[in-house]
Amino acid sequence: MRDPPQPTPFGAHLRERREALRLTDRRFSVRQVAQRVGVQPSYLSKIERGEQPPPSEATVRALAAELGEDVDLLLALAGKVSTELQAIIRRRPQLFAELIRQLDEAPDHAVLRIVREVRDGSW
Amino acid sequence: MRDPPQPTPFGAHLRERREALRLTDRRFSVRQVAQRVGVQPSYLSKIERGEQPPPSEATVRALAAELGEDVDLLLALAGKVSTELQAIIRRRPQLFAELIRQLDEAPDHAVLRIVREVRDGSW
DNA sequence: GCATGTGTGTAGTAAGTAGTACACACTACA
DNA sequence: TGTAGTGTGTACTACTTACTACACACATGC
Repeated sequence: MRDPPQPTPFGAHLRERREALRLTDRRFSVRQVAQRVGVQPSYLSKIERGEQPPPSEATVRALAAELGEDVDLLLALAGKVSTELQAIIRRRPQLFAELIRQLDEAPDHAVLRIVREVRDGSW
Repeated sequence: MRDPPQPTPFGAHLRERREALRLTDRRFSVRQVAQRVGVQPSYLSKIERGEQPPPSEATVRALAAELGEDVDLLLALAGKVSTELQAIIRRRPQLFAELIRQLDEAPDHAVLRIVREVRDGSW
């Protein structure tokens, strides 16, 4: 049995989004998106069908821009975390490590409250 | 001119730490540490001198355990972020992305205050 | 009914990652 | 003075990442 490689969450999401855009704009074919993003159409096709794993961070970013998607969200679907965020963490690794582990169990609204607190400069 | 590959921060730190331990315990030679950590002595030697880039996360973890170092700190020196932390971030990528970017400019004590707040369950 | 566009199959590859295996020369010490 | 331990040089490699190049068969519109 030749296993038909099952779609990855990343690939499925990509295809869904692109097809949606394609309904109202024929510039969103596999070929044209691939060209604008800077990869071969066959490669993009394989990614969308999960025959290839998600591409590099740079390519994910280009895809996010092209499809109007949030970069952090799309990177997450690709199993990655932005190297920019990683750099921030690496500057104070123990501090951020403890914080992130704490927040793993906190509900969304609690994290959001903190984001707002920090943004409003309440320290 | 054959450039003598300059030491990486990771390698330098490793060597310093191991040599310090070696002063009071001869079990901390390159050979013996390498053996306990599960790599070739020549490989560890090259890493310490920066002739090889930092090793895999698994090996960094083994080294941290062996040398009594903080894992997150040593991973940071190796230019990495724990895959465990990355997994936490990927579960709520936009939330964590915004938080981390906000905190990039916050001073240590502000971040620490938040860590304590969260730990004390003040939400 | 023919050019143009579409998705996809096959084959290959350059560069990076994460090491191993073995030998050599030097040192300590008993 | 010889044996055990030390750090390091050389050479090699299996695996993964991140793609490219090209061809094919189908569909669509004018």
